[in-house]
Amino acid sequence: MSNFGRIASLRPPVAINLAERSAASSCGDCGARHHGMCDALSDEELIFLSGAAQHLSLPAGKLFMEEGEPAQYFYNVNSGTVRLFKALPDGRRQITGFAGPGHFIGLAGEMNMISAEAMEPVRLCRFSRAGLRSMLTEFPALERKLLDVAMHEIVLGQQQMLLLGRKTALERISSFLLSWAQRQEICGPGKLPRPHARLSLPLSRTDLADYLGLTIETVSRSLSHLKKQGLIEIPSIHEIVLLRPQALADIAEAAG
Amino acid sequence: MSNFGRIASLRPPVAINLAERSAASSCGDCGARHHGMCDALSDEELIFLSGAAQHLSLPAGKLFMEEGEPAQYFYNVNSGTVRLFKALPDGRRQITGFAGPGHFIGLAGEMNMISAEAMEPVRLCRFSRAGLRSMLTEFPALERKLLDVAMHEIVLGQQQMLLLGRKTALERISSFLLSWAQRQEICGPGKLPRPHARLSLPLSRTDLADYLGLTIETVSRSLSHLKKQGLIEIPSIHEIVLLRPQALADIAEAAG
DNA sequence: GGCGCGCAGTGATCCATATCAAAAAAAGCA
DNA sequence: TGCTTTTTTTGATATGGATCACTGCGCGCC
Repeated sequence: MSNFGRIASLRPPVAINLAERSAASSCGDCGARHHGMCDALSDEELIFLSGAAQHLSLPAGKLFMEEGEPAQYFYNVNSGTVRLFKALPDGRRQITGFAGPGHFIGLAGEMNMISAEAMEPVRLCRFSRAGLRSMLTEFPALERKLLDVAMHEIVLGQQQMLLLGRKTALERISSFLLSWAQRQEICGPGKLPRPHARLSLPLSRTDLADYLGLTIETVSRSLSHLKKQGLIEIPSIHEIVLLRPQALADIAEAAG
Repeated sequence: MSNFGRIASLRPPVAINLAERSAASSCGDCGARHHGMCDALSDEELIFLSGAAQHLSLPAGKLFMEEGEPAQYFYNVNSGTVRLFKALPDGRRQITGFAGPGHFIGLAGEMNMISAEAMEPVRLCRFSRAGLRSMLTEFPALERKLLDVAMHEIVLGQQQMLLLGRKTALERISSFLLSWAQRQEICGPGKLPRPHARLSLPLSRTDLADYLGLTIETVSRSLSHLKKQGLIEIPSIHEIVLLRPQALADIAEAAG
């Protein structure tokens, strides 16, 4: 077990995201089974790994990884949600994804290829990138898991490219609502949520706009439009009720 | 060496993409070193793997993988270029990437998450997806390699999301020309091509439009605009000379 | 309770890019 | 080679979503 064991003995053995271990679920986007990041490892392995990590708590809004800086660390989210984004010098911003409990951040590249910011209070484990390769060699199950989630992320990215490149504002919003329902595991793999499913939406309109490649005004108008059509209800700013998921799906996929 | 060895003995030992082995190069997008897919394996391993593959030759235009169908196979490109895309029922199409020699296609998901089509005559190796997991276990170096390229693909996807979600037509074209130059290894990692570098562009305007989330008319107009500004020359439909790469970079990143 | 401030919604206008139309250039093909 | 077909370029017009401007709401704070 080499160096990880040694480090672990010096630190409290808090497992990486151990809380997530039981939360196994099947993915609607590709039919594969995705689990909390570390369900692949034994308790013992998690404890060793955890020893190699620094445990951080960040306040909402904290930018902890910045595009273009040398990639010293990579991170595993324990709780809270992180916004991943790229920005242009003039301030335009594209959110490329959201990382929740169990997600890894900052694995690719010698430089950070993306910025990461806490959207709410976040706890995470920070690892030295220098140790990544030996970690993977030490724990083949972790490598397999990373490959699985990386491939899943590629699939999500492809879906987002279709959305950003070819869908209308209304289609983007509809697609987003349905994919967010899946993310929240409100509905099973590839299935629609049941009518009247309630979605919690802890994003500001600005985040939503920057994720969907729209302006906040267009996001607001599109949501109002769906409401007027009776497809959704908006009981509060951070809650949306999907009255007619099938109708949303028809819009999202330009069917009907 | 289990089953792959047995299969190999029944077939001519043509290595997967062996030609690519010497073509190692460093990547401008993230500073990491990416090699031809199989440089991680020994000749012997390649021969075994190759034995598990069916070797196919496809004509230009051949659609060999279709979104939504059960994922029976995955592929490794030997020569030629493949277009990867998603389409909406009404015909709108988003090309999410291009796969050249050494690239793997169809690794993710129980269903094909994307369609793949030969852009020119293509030779590829086809593997059964059922054997993927044992292949990875058998050849850990392959797994590491796949993880590397998957992470690289994620980085490219994030760049494309920024382009599709937030960049103007002119910025998209400029970004594309520069990234295509890197892809063709006309310039080093993260560097600009030298002034007057000649780019070969084996894409139709339609492919370009569907990759950049624009219409063919806008693509054509943007290229004409760059030509009028003296930043590029267009000696033929499939060739572009980058007269002033720095100026293109300024447009691409909304600097200057 | 009232005040201030940031966020969200809505209306009016504008503009970048799509759409429609046609000419020009290139690619097949007999 | 000349004819046909397809692709690209260019022009004219339309439009979806951006931008600008303002109103309204929720919430913390005094």
